[in-house]
Amino acid sequence: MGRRSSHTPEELRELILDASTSLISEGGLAGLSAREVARRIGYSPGTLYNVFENLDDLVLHIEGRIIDELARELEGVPREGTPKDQALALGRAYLKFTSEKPKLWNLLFEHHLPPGSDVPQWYQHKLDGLMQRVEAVVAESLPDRKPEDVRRSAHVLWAGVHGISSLATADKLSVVTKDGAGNLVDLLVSTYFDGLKKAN
Amino acid sequence: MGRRSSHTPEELRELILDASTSLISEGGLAGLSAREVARRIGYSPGTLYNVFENLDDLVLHIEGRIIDELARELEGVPREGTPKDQALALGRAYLKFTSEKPKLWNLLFEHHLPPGSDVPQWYQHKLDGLMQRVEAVVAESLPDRKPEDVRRSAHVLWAGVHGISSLATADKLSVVTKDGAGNLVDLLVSTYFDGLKKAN
DNA sequence: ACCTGAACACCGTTCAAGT
DNA sequence: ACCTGAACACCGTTCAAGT
Repeated sequence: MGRRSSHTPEELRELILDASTSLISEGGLAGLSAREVARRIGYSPGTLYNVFENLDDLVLHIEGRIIDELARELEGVPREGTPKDQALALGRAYLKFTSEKPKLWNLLFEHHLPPGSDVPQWYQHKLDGLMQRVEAVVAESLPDRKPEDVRRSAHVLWAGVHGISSLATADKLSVVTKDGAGNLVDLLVSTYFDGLKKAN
Repeated sequence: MGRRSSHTPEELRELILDASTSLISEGGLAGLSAREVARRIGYSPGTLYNVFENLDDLVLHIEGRIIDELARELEGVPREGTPKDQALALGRAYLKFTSEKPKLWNLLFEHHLPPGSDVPQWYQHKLDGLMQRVEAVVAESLPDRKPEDVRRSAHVLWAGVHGISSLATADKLSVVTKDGAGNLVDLLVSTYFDGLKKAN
């Protein structure tokens, strides 16, 4: 057939990304299907493959959007107060975001690239941007510590908050009750900062 | 046809679980398929459904085996030294296990039950068993703290180590380099314990 | 009683053919 | 140039029919 396109390439792209995102918000990665996306936007399955390489490529771009969203939230956290207070605020903002969009955030961990293939650079850059905000706060708290020590503590805090969020979100591992996660993040961040100060 | 069974029901069950486990070790949850399992064990697809309700049920039982394996590893950690030392040893044992069997351990987080359905009790019991080992160590370190505070700190440590392991394993989020994970676990556990002692 | 295998309702992806 | 839709090689799950 070859219907004359009623959408510009950019519109079509957004259409696909939007439909995919809402499928994932509902049913996680398992809820996504190329055929269902095509149905929802009124195109044939083949069309998706004119816009994206394949489902992995499509999913990677959705993840990119989500990382951007979280980055924007973290940007909104005021740069005021002690480093510990800022870290607490960042941790809470992270948890808020991941608990509001659990399926979308979980996508970053549910989705694995085919073995051998690496994440594109634009993706890695986005992630690095996220981490820098945390590193800056730790650096402010530990002005005379080696940069690699600062980075390590930033990674520990990041991973720790991620772990709490992950267990709270995982419908299975209810070691962490959903409403308790906030308390755990506070406890982690404040106890860890106390430990940092004590150490030397 | 209806071939006379060359295996006892128990043998058949093990056959299925073993074949499924090795498929998952290779390709994660995505690598598992009922038809492929059937092919490998020389039965028809239908047979799997005489033994397990469906793939979710099968996967849940594989997860049970993995939890048991980790529990055995943690049991092997000697109950000697300061609580902090024991916690360090437990954290390292957890990390060792999850890095040796990344796809299998990841299964617990890749696999989601259909919405609404809850984890069976036998599954929840296994998880509780894991946590108790950690709680005991924290309790020893904080003898005069309220039990719920002890539990919370145990949860924080558990989630923190899980977070580090999760980021190290996720082929994407290489914020945590694979060989650096051990250092991060040490840093988390020891700094957190320092913070606990300082607080009061 | 146990197991089969066809049947049903789905997938992701490709690509010749149509406009 | 853009899009289709049939085709290919897969899925999970069920269940009548066979031994």
